[in-house]
Amino acid sequence: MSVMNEKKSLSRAERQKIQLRTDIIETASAEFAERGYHQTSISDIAQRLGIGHGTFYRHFKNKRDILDHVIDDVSSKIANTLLNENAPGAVNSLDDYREQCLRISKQLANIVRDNPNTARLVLLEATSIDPEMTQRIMGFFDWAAKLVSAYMEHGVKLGFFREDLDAEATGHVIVGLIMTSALSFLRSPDDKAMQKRMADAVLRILVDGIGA
Amino acid sequence: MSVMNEKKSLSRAERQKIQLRTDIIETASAEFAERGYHQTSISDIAQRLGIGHGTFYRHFKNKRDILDHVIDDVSSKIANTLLNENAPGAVNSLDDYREQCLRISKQLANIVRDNPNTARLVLLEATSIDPEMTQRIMGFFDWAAKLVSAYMEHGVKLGFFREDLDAEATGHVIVGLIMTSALSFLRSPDDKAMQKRMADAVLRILVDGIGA
Amino acid sequence: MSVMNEKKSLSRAERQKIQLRTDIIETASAEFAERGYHQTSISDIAQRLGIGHGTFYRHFKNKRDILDHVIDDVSSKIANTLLNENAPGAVNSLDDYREQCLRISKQLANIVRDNPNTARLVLLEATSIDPEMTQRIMGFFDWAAKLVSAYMEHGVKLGFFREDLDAEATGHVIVGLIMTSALSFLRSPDDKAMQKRMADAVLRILVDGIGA
Amino acid sequence: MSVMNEKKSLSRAERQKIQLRTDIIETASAEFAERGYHQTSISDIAQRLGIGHGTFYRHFKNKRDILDHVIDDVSSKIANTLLNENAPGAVNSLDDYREQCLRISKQLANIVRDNPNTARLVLLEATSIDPEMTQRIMGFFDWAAKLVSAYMEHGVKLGFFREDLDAEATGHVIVGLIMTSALSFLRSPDDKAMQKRMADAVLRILVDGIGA
DNA sequence: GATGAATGAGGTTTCATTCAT
DNA sequence: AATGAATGAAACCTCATTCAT
Repeated sequence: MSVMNEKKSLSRAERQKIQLRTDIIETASAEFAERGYHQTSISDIAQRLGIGHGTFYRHFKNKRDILDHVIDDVSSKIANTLLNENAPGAVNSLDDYREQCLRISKQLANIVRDNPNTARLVLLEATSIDPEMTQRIMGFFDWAAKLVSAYMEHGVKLGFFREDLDAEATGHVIVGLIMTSALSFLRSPDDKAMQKRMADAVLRILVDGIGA
Repeated sequence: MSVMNEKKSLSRAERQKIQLRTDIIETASAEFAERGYHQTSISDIAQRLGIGHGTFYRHFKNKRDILDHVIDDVSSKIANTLLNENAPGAVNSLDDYREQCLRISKQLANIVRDNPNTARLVLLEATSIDPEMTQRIMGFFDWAAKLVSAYMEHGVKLGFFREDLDAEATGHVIVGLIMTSALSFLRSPDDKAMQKRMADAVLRILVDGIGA
Repeated sequence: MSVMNEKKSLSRAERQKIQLRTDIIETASAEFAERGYHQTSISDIAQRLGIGHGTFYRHFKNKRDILDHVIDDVSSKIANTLLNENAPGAVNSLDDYREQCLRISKQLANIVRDNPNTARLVLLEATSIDPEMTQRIMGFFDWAAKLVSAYMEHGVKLGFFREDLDAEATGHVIVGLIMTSALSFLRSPDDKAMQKRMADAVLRILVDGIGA
Repeated sequence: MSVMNEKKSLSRAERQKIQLRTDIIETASAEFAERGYHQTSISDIAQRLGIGHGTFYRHFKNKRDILDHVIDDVSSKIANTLLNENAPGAVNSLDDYREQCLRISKQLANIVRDNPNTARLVLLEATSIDPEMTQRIMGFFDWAAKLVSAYMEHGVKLGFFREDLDAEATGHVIVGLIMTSALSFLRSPDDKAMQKRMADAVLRILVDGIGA
């Protein structure tokens, strides 16, 4: 059997197993987001999926375990977006930067729009499970801040950002702004106008500040 | 006993009762923040206070009830700070505004520093209890955003903010920045240097943006 | 102080104490009947009376204790009625007997009408408290049955009851009929017509049976 | 496996489940009757059965729920007896009626003898649980009274009951007599002689009254 | 003597997890 | 491999009773 086939020719059973695993993660994510982690029982998830609740334990160690996987999922999704869309070398002017910001923010907006549950889970639920999870979420924010910092530094070096810009701190601030936008979206997912105004306000603040 | 004294001279029993009530709120707040709302049992709170757990129920209807009171407490504290420190008429230039921002942010920083538990509770725990509480927290943020918006509009009128500033959206963004700062503080409460850098970064962004 | 005065000249305090005791019994009786013994808390009784619930324990040993007193009250009331109204020697014919039955049943009906709560308490609640109380209620019924039996025997001796009448068993049956009537009253206290029909039906059965 | 067998051949698991359910009802019934509903905890029932108390909740929604099922059980048992044994058309004389009374009372006596717990539960406990349950018990008595009334009317029509018999009221009275007998049995289940005397006394009263 | 604050035993119920089928 | 019956830890909450004021 060729290497190429190895991935394709999973047995039907194996494919089903992987599919179920994915289904469980998605359903769990939805339930956790809708009802809250503590208010969701394993039975709730199983019932929604139409499987026996014992089956859950064939795929995940315990209730806490699945949360890790749910967070894994969304983390890598966001991380990929940021990494793919950010080509530091490609940005050579404030305008380029603005372009890139717009592009990234649209991507992130899409992720949030397509996965409101996971966004809600990360921003509203996950920080209350236990210290480890809180740490993880914070760590992810830190990672994102670091990434942003690198771009800040690049921009400072190239001279289209203020020379005295505190790249690290500003990175954190920008991540905070992104989360604020996401939160705002979650509050009124259908108010497109407000979403655009928020995005614009953030961008204008970043580029021009609020001063006259 | 004079009429004037009547209010001061609560009976010893009454004073003790009020004191215990306050103690319970504080202890509950601490436990909720440290271990999380769901991980904290009424017995935990009672034990830490050295009282019987039945005593708790003489002062609060149930577990959920005390959360409301804890949130009440911190809400009014923050609201008072914002209302007292903000004298819209007094701000007549960008410099005045910067001054006021510094003053308010210091006040808020103090609140967060003095009540890290409640801050942690509001920012990390409260949004996962139930929809009502989430709504309440969000509503509080909205209220703060409205307040900030009013100042933005004032500044626009007086001409020291950009004429095309979207006051409402910007209000939300600024509240988001404040929360980001608070969250940052909670992550490393002892890193004064970082706290100052964050505050500066926020202020600089607001005043100047990040552009060169 | 004369013997006569001893009863009259209780101190004000003593009179108040006795009054409160009576009030507690009455209120407890009402609450027990309305909400049920187990569903009624000492606080409920105290609150309804407008006294502190600690005060209760100055007058009664515990919750169970008051039930005994409530039952005492109603027992002696009923017992007195039966004893006073029944003058065995006075009944010398079936018609006399019918008269007496009517008289007694009216008296009992009055008691039940005036104390529906205690009736409800005895018939519906008291037998579920504990074996002792059940025993007591049953014992009271037995006592009443004995009393009735004596009259039966008297009537048999005088020849206006069947010679082969089983006085003891019939006594029990008649007490059962009385309780049935009382229960019927409790179900629809305002349906006077039905009450009369029940009383008539009982009387006719006793005197004539149901046969043609 | 044939289609016919499908209904009979419940899986072993299903049969066990139904068996346990029945066992729980019986044990609960016994405990409620022996110790009283309020004095019985779910743990008591579970312990007596040798199961974990959580298991109880897999079969019944809550403590109140099982009471309903227990009452369901006994209600339908009694109802069936009355309905099966009563063939209105078959009774055409007072003697026939006396025969039928004897037959029915024996059947009921058997039920009470075989299920003293449920009898005790219905007569002594159930009326103190809550208004709904009291209503239910009373409603059942009403239903039985209606049934008896129908027979009374039949007898009046055929002329072997008094023409002026108040069928409805008498129906209630007779149900009361039945309950009185049952109660008497519960007091001394082993005194067969007394039970016979009670039954005879009731029958004689019904047929002949007590007069000479 | 009256009060009501404090207490904790005791009860109900939920649900994550295990394991026999 | 899937199931769901069984389990009991653990939480919430009530309330009879005590006792200091």
